[in-house]
Amino acid sequence: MATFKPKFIKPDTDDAIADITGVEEPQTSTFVYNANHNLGLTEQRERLPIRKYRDQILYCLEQHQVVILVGETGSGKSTQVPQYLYEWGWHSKGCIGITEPRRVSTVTLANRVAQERGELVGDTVGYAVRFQERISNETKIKFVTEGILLRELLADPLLTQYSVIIVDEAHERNMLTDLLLGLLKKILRKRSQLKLIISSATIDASFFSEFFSWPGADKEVSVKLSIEGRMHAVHHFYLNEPCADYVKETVATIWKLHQKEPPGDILAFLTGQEEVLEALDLIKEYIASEETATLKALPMYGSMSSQDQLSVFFTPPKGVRKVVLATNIAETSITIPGIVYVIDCGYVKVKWFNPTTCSDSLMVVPVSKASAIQRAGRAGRVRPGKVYRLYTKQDYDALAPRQPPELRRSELSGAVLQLKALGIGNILRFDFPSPPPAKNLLAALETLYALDALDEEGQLTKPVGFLLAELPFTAMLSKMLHVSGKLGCAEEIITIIAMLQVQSIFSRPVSAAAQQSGRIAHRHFEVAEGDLITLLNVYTAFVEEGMTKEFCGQYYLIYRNLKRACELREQLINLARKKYGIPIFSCKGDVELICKCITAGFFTQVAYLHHSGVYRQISSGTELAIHPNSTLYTLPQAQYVVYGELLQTTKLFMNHVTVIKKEWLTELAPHYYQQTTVRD
DNA sequence: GAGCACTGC
Repeated sequence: MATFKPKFIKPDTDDAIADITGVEEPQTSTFVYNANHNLGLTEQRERLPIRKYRDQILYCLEQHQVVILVGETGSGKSTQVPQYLYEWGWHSKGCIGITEPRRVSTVTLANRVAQERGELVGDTVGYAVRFQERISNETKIKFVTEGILLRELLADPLLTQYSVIIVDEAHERNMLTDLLLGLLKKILRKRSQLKLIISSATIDASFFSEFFSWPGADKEVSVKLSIEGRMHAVHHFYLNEPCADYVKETVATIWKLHQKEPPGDILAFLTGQEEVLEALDLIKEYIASEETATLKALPMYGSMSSQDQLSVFFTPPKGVRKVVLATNIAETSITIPGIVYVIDCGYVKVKWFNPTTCSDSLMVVPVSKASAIQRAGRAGRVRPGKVYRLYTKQDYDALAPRQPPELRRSELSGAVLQLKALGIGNILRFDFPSPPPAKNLLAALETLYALDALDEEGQLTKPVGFLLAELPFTAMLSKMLHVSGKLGCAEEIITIIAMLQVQSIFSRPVSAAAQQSGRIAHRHFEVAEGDLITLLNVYTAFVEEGMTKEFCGQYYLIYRNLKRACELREQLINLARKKYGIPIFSCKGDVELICKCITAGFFTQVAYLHHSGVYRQISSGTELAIHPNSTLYTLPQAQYVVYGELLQTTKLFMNHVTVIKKEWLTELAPHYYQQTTVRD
């Protein structure tokens, strides 16, 4: 083994020795570090970093309509600020609402705050997320997901039941965050007594304060407060020269680090499953060269089975260092305990909507500074840590502050429907925090017009437009459901929709042999009609076999995702029947009828088989290919297919493909197909 | 014969 050369330089001048002194035994707890764990809850609250800002926050909120709160992780802002407001009496004028981007954090925070107040959740402190609600007449502090608040807007456009809204984690800039912020700005101007607190990371604070200032408003409509967090220091290392292959560099860095650094687990960020497995193979070669294994390498990516994912949470035996090779899943979604060293390859895979082809591109791009900081932070959770960035300091300085917000790079028909339902007539003039490209908005308007959700004037149609705006999935799937109610197969269509909402139900095992067995097992469900009917088959088999984990193991299916699809399906059946009066019937195996419904939703996304042997988009003539993940990839080519999504990678790939008959198009979408000529 | 990060109603 070559000797370790200091390839990394530190931006700060501290001697490297300083990092090694004071190293404690590795922490093995899976909980977030809490220095005050043996104090009572009240004393704990008093000791939180945010406590000394309490009066200032309350004062600012008295003086201004919008307050921007900048606080690091662990500052206690999500749990404390709602209580400060309550204790100061803000609840007497209406609810204190807190929005969260994810369901889990919504429920967890509500429970935590209720506990701190010595109450049960559902009394003063409540929450509402999809599928679960703990709200009573006494509820004054209400934690909700962003999606729930947007739904509440439909019934109460001025949010009159609230006196204060706190938008937590606003810096994430999800599609729903941006929609909510745009709408809240409108509401604030109409309801001067409503207050807004935006809780954000440092990087976006000035952006938000500019967005929430308008002519004629109090000049200091927004106020920034910065609250430090409770993270340990993380030392940063950079490459002197850019590297050619970050997968190899990651593995080499892991190995050097393992030889030279004191105990502590390693987390390496790569962009995709393929890279993770490649790096895993490479590091295993290094490990095999040792007599006794002192390094244990584990992969972590989204489509692994739950059981395989669990293994990254185990504490390695004494004398063994754990290294986790992960995708972005470890950046925010999953916290792996014991991590002291982070390796950041500097890249990330992002989806980007292309309005010309209505496809998503999946591209590997440099991470943003915000992501790089977030990744580095994963090293400082248990004790002071180190991050090795596989790029130069100059490259780091040149990184974009953040990834463009989701709303600027996504398909927008859902967002447009939502805004139309709230009475926003001219979508192009809506005050988005970051306006999306006009082309994207126009593509959404065209899609909605084709689906008969909007009329020539761009008004929501009755009943289709209003129904599509209310249903909680994409416009095309909602249209599919609407038609299935009329054709008598809503039960099957709801199953398919539920299966499409969850993450992949087909697991991708780690080893090559298991991957092969998985593929063979999946064939069990495959049918010539295509992917959506295949999904229906998986669901039916899962239910018939008693919905067991064993069944999923045997057929390489992901239990947690299938289980969630079942939950969703139950909810959708109830929703469709009770709220929207859609008759729920089963077509009892009439597959053609189901395929017709699918066509009724996806008729704008059709490809025909050109005589040259490749598929072409019916609307534009663009060449398309069947995605290798599709059931139809290995089957003889059908003349006409509809697809659920287009993905641009090495080619323009169709996914979620269904075989259809040409005459269904004119039968189900005559308004769209009368002028379109099909060239063979 | 290609490859898919993550959420939400």
